[in-house]
Amino acid sequence: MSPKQQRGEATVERLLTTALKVYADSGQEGFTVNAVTAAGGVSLGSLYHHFGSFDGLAAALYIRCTERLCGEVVAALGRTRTARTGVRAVVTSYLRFTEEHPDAALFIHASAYSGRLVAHAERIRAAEEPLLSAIGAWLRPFAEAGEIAPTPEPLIKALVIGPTAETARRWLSGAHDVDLAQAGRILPDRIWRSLRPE
Amino acid sequence: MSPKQQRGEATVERLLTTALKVYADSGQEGFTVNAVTAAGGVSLGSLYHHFGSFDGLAAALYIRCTERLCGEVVAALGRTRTARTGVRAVVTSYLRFTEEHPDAALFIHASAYSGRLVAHAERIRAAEEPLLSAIGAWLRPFAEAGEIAPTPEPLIKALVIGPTAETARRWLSGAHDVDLAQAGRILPDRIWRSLRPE
DNA sequence: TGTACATCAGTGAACGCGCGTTCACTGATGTAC
DNA sequence: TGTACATCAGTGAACGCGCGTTCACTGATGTAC
Repeated sequence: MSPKQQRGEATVERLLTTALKVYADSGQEGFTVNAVTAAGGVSLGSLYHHFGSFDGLAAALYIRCTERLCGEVVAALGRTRTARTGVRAVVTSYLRFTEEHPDAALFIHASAYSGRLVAHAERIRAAEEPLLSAIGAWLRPFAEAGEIAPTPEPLIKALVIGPTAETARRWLSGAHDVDLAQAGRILPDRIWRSLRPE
Repeated sequence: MSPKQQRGEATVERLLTTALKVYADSGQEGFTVNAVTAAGGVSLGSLYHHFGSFDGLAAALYIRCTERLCGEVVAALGRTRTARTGVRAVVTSYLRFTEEHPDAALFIHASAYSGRLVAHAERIRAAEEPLLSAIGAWLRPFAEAGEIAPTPEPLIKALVIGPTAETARRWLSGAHDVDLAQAGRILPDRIWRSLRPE
């Protein structure tokens, strides 16, 4: 699957980069094999040689974007020691990633219901799982120690990621009534209030 | 645009209902003109007579679903008198709608980045605007009276809708680790803690 | 009440287009002796 | 160090399919006199 020559790696890299750019520029309906190969100056056969199908390329791109986002969040989490600062780290690193890599963030959000990734669902889950469970594992001790009010884990995640992702989505849609830096200052404290015991 | 004969209305209704069912059954990639007309027992020409294009049908369906969801939320909000119970009303009515009309809820979430609605963005904004601003207008007096901690309006919305929509999405994706009734009991209070003054 | 007529609603064969995909091929790279 | 060979990488014309859309037409409905 992965290339065995240097120029192969370069082509894979170029295809992924170009694909993200094409998506950012033209949206879902302009995101086609021909558009990507033309924009990247790569032949159709080359794309199929490396990714097997166009959906295969989309899946690889989604996995790469998700690993980068989750990687930054997990890394930021690793630098903290308390539940409160951990929540702040998740929120601010998520918003910072959105601001620094809006194309990748947009592609992640948009892929949720695109139907392109259905055939590769298993590979995708396998790539997401370690990162998501790392966040879960980080939180658990604090929940058990009573530093977070007893709450089912999916709802904890919803309370933390929900407002963060909602803000990111709104900013990505081009709304000018939201400022990610300001959100990064205000949201963590508010979210923390919703988690801590009374 | 809207039908001038009874049977016309019936056909429009049947097309919208069938389209939602086709989407729920086959997802984005199975959502095509031919699939919808075949499933509804309606001719292609008839669809074009009423909606002008397939994207026109998608836009009409999106508007209908959104009006129903927002309508229920606004109605629930109208039955409350305090900021705290208002938040509870928004969260529980949103989750109840999701549980009672999962197809409609899914279509709303999935349409965000589908690209089908781009051409009808203006019509859609016009349909959404009164409902969204009704929620904003309801909240404002409480924010001004200091019953909600001073917060930019988009962030208030993110704090309320974020965890709610995140939970709904997770449930719609078929995850079995989340229970909407339980979420409806736990989330409103937690969200309220994130909004009220210290 | 009956008839003529305009409009609305519905039909379905046919069309063109662009999508994803294939494949026979050439060229580049790395390795073995 | 040179040469032969296997494998990897890249090419692009060609293909079939199904998509959204059109259009000339028939039938149903409602209205005017």
